[in-house]
Amino acid sequence: MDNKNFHTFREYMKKDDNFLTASMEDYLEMIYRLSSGTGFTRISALSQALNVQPPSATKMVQHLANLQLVKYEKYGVVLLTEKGGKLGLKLLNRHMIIEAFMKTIDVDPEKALEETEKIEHVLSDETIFAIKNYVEFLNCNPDIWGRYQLFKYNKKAP
Amino acid sequence: MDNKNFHTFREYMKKDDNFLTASMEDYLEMIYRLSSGTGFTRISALSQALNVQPPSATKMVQHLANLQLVKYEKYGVVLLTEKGGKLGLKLLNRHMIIEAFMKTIDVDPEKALEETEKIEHVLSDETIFAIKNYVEFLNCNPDIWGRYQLFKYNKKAP
DNA sequence: AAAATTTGTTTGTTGGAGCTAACAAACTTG
DNA sequence: CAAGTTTGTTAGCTCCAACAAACAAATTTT
Repeated sequence: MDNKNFHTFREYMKKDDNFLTASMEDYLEMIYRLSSGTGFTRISALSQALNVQPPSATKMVQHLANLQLVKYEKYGVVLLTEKGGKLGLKLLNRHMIIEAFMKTIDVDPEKALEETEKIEHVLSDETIFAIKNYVEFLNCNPDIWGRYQLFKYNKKAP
Repeated sequence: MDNKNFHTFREYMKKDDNFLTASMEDYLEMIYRLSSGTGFTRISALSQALNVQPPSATKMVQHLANLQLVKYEKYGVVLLTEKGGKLGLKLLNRHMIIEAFMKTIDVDPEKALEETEKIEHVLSDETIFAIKNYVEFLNCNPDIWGRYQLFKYNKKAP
């Protein structure tokens, strides 16, 4: 048979080959968003923004603190370390690249956020880069978008 | 503040709003692949194909049997039910759409399988459909691919 | 048919990330 | 400052999907 090297999704997503788990990325990205301006955030804001209960946020923030990605002490304020900040920015950029991509292929804007939030955690840096390139290409060549619209129109009403 | 409705990846992937978990999809898709030809497969083949240990396959197959997606009894052969077969086919199609897409944006073929296996579980039907359309569009308009190659070439050596 | 091997199952454990309930610290306000 | 409210923490539970160890069934070999 087709002897490719298949694995389950679970295996691909294990932290030991990813450094950050998907959840850790979610929290870090959100901490980054919330910190813009004030320079910090708190458990309450974070848990609300991510729609999780406060204990979940506490736990994760403690964990990120162990990894030196944020500075945090009990009942205090959450703030990004140098390293955490860099990572957060990278995650946010990644998010924006994918969101832009969703637009170019005309995914319903209502659904685009959710799709982005899911996809951003699974793609490798190289694939993100490929997508980024492709989006840039389309932006530089607006005629293609028009052609795509026409293509879709003709499919519906041939 | 930016009051969008963010959630963690974990929440999005919960089975109650997805019917099948990512792992269930992995197993079902693979059962479908392995069944083509013979019409059935077994625990051993399945666990090898997915690189998991036999107990993991046994458990999942029992689970899929409870959901009436496969027929299975102890020490026997795994075969898809009507419903399971339809789903399996759908999953395989989805896989192929995404793999084709990876090619169009020039992801390293070495990495394309892995990327596909991750991404296939997270996208909604609508997004898959959007991607499918887009890939078709590109196939009908081969000049665009050429332009993209040129674009990339110019970026590297401006 | 008895022994050996292969194949599959059961049971119990692990780890991540959510949750609730109960508690503690920190603010607010009369 | 004492009472009450808000905010955060701890402890302990749940679920999924992997694992290993131990056991059972089935098949093959002698």
